Amino acid sequence: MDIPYSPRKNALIGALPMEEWLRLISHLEPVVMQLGDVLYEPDQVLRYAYFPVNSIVSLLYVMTNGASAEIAVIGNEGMVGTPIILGSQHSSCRAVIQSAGYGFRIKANLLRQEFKTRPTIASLLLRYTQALITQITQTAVCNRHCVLEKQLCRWLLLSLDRLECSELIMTQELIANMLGVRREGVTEAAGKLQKEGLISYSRGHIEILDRTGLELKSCECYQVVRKEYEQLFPPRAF
Amino acid sequence: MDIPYSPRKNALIGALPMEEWLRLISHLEPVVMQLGDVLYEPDQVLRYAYFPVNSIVSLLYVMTNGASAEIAVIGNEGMVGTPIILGSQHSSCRAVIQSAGYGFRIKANLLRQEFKTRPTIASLLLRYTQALITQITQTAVCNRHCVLEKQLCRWLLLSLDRLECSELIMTQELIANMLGVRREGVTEAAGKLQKEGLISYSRGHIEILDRTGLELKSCECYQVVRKEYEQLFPPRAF
DNA sequence: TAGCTACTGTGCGGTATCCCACATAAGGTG
DNA sequence: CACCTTATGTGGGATACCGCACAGTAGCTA
Repeated sequence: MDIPYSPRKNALIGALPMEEWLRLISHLEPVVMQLGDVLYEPDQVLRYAYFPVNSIVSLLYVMTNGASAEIAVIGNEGMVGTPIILGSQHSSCRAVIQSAGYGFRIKANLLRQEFKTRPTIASLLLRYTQALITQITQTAVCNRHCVLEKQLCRWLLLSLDRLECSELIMTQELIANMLGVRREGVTEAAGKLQKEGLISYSRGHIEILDRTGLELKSCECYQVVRKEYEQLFPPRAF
Repeated sequence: MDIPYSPRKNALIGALPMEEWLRLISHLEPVVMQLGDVLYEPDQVLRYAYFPVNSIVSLLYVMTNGASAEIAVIGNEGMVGTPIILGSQHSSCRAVIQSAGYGFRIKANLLRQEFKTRPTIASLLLRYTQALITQITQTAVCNRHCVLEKQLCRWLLLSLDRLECSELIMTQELIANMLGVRREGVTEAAGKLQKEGLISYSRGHIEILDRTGLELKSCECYQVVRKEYEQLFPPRAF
């Protein structure tokens, strides 16, 4: 199968020096990522790591009573499957496609092999892991202290950063699942944002109209995460 | 300075094969860890990694408005300073001594060196990092969905697991800072637990009377974290 | 075009937590 | 022992979010 994107559109893969990239390319397999597809279930052995190029993956923790909360969101800046390089067989989260698109995957044992033998790759993936930890940390803080409306702004911005366009295909119900709140709460918060002209939505389509306005309305948690990812790929190299 | 504990009382160091341990020992420097001491401030270069033996360190995120939330707690099962091995110069959290005691530290660049050249050490520290990620993840989930009383149980249990005794030196005010809630909320929740005979406290001393009862009252988040750390050190080896 | 389904809007009572203002008490210090 | 600081207890009003019930509506499908 061919997909109309190069793996190098994923920032991690794109950040590799030519030599490493040429090694890796034969291991990468294109995948279509469809809305709602589940890449990982908790306690299931991880067979692949995924590199989204224009899709978004959510790490979603589901409690025994069914309540859920998004822990992190991963797009073309990252990789799904950090437990593989950290030496774990499984993820404690479900990994689910939040926005459809394309990506590439690599077999877990091949990735492990590359990680062990290629310091450049290892170093890059570890720095990415640190950025992911920062995102999870910020999720914890935000869950504790930020009101829903601000959290929604943060969530929209994080998602937007991982897409090319300004439209999200996403119902309020699904956003509520991600944020771990009621659907009605999202309706109310989104209604406010719409009244203020920041977004416009209808039946599963959300259009961001005023990105700067959203950033102003968002809690500080968004900027913290964003900065961490920015310094992941320093302007100097490659 | 001598301290009355061996570094091997720290589970990570204790899990090293003899050869690695002998290499590492000369790099380890004993430290007294006093209540309230700050090991790291955000955005400050990390000079050391710390291995507590009978002390507890909290990773505390502080927002610009002063609100705070504990992200993870680290005791003799772990290491403070994972960003060092992940290739970051700083931590986004403050690391503060939550319970006084002893520990050992190693210079950041020496740790980096060991991490790069000794696969056994690298593998162990990476597995630990995964367990820490699980703890942070669970903090995020718990902050979202669990009521204060259950969170308090979880917090007490996590702290207790990292100490030898059943007494915590800790005011309700400090616990409130950790959990990111009001002091009065902690007073109320702790009062309930005391009425039920699970704990007994007075002016900064908390005694756990019924550990099993606390586990039953706690949310599932505690068990998830605990299991992750248990499987970090598989019974087979050493 | 009719009908159905999925998505969104709204209202109401309940609860956990917050914010603020004190009251009480324990234990160290002079 | 008296005092003072620090820790804990309590109450009242405000707020954010929940849970539930149901109404309205957009867009697909037959």
